[in-house]
Amino acid sequence: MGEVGDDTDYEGEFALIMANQSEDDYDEESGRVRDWVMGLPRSSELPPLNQSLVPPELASAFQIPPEPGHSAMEVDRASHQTFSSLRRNSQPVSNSNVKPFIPFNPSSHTPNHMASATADDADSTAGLDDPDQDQSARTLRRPRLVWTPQLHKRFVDVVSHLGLKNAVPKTIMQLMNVEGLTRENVASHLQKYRLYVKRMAGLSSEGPASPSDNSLFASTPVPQSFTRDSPQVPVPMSYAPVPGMYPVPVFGMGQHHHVNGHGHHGMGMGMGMGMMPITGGSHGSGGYGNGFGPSASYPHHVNHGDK
DNA sequence: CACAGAATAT
DNA sequence: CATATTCTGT
Repeated sequence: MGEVGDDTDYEGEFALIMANQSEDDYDEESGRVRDWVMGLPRSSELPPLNQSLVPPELASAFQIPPEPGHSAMEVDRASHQTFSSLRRNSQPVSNSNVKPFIPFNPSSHTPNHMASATADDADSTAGLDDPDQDQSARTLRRPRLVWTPQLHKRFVDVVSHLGLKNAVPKTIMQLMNVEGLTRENVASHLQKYRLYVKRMAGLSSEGPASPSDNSLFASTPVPQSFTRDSPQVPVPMSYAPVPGMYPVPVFGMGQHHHVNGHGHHGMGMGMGMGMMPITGGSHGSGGYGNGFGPSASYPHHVNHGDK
């Protein structure tokens, strides 16, 4: 809940949604970010950063105050600061502009709906313990990251930019510049991605007529260079920072699978709610309906954290 | 020790 | 199945 200090949307770029609780993570790194920033790309990749996309309804639901417009720079700085400071709730960033925002919804567990007043639970956490007291420190788990097509796209772009050889989690993570993305998230995805690439390498002709290839990977072309080696030179690439998205009320998804039915087109609610960003226009293919499978249900996303 | 990568676990 | 977490080796 909290604030959305910088939730500008990026043409609907990444939305990582995490379904669960947020967690602290100690990923702090800074370093060559500067370099990339300097060599910023043309405007091709830089969408308007200042629109607030939280629909009024959601905003009110989340108690998100109306957002002032931000400039790209502000947004950039804001996201960095926000997350940096977020880690340890102590120091506010010097800049008062940014407010710490908590990445996800509070509702983490909400395990028992009903009362289930089984005798036992009464004492443990019942009414005495303040849930929102401490404890937020380190025992919270990060919500599962959802690799939306947009995110994956960025991932692939970065990976192809570095040679396969240089494409290691940490670097990828840094270049992707998605707040909240952790090295682990990337490592895991990379593992799968490599597998996919490998698998595909064997199948040259297209052939996979399988309509079922909904896989996220299927939607994003694998750079040929992958099969062979691709020694990319140190060409710095830089991606615009990804603003944190807000926590969209994801319903049932998240931990428990069973999002919607299988074969049915499920997006009914799943994503609807979100706010898929608007913005029109820019990405021809960006969105959900496109790259993925027909009935893929898409979660949204959001994340937080910092590099 | 931090990291990458494979192996497991959820 | 998609991600996360754990385990190994460097």
